[in-house]
Amino acid sequence: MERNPSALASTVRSPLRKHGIRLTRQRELLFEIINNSHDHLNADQLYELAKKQDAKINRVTVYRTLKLLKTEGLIDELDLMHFDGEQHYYETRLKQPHAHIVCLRCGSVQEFFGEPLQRLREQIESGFGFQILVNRTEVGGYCADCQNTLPSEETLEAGPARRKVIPSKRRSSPKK
Amino acid sequence: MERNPSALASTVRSPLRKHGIRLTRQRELLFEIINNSHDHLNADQLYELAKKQDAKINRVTVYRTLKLLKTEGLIDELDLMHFDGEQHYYETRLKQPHAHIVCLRCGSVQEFFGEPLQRLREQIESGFGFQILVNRTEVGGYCADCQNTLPSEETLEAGPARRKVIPSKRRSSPKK
DNA sequence: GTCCATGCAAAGATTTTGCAAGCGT
DNA sequence: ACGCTTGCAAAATCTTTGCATGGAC
Repeated sequence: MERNPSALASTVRSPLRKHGIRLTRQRELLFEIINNSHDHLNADQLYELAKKQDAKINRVTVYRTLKLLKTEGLIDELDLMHFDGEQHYYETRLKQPHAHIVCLRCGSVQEFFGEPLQRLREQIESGFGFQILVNRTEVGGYCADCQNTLPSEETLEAGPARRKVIPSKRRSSPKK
Repeated sequence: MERNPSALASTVRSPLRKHGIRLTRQRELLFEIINNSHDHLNADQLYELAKKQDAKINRVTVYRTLKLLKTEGLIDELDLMHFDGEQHYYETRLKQPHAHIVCLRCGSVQEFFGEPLQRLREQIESGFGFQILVNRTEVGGYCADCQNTLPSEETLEAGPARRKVIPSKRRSSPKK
């Protein structure tokens, strides 16, 4: 994918400016990658992607920027039921709240948008006088495919711990 | 609080037996503590509480038991919006699903039981053909008290990052 | 008696911190 | 020019693993 510095960067700059975030090469790049990604990226994946465009970028900068964007409400942090370890995943903040549905067998993630999520929000705000800033709902279980594919005994006896062997999304290469 | 081996232990044994979990002193103790706790405990707090009744118990056993109970669906794992670090919190599995509402200022946690949660579940099951095993919804923001207490400028300008100074719930003493 | 669970030591994975140098405004 | 940001190295935090011993069934 090619980079168009002026066009892409500017779509990313205005939200950052609005939040009074000092613009740096690294922040623009990282926010742009998260915005354009169709997946939920973890810190390591983001770091690896960023390195392709800025070989000097440091992992620490990734963590600091993620924390900043999260604090400002520009991105959301997900755990995805810790299917693949303890790291977090990130996505741009969408206008509509949505739930993440994680298959504990194959690791697939689906998104659910729907009325119960708005109602949940309203009831919490009015019922508790609570001011909601972040909203995370995650559901774990077996997707339609994995239910059909697997023998019922295994489902019942082995329980959700057994993982399908799937290429790990965790920290890729050596620690360096 | 005093220990009544026969009464308390037996309320804890039958669920463990039902799940084919081999009964050990440590597992009974840990599950009992989680069941009787009115708070959401993290691994370290659980470990510290357990040590009071079994000075020899090992932290590793706590982690292994938590994983087991979680896999078996006897307890649920919470993140509580990572208000106080990256550790997890645990609670007995209740029959009714509920959301956890975390104040990002004072760290208080409230629980919401309500119809939108059941509807969410139903819609995900019917709409996706998904078999739900775990359900976690967490909401972060400012509780009624913290909204009232704080000057609006601080709320608006400082953003959600600023934490009230609250005794940490993280790993207590030295690593040993 | 067999197999699983525990304890201990060590390592692994992820994230944070201190500090000097660099960059944005 | 000032102050926030970055990079680097090191540390901190939380969790898992290997292996020998001990306990459950």
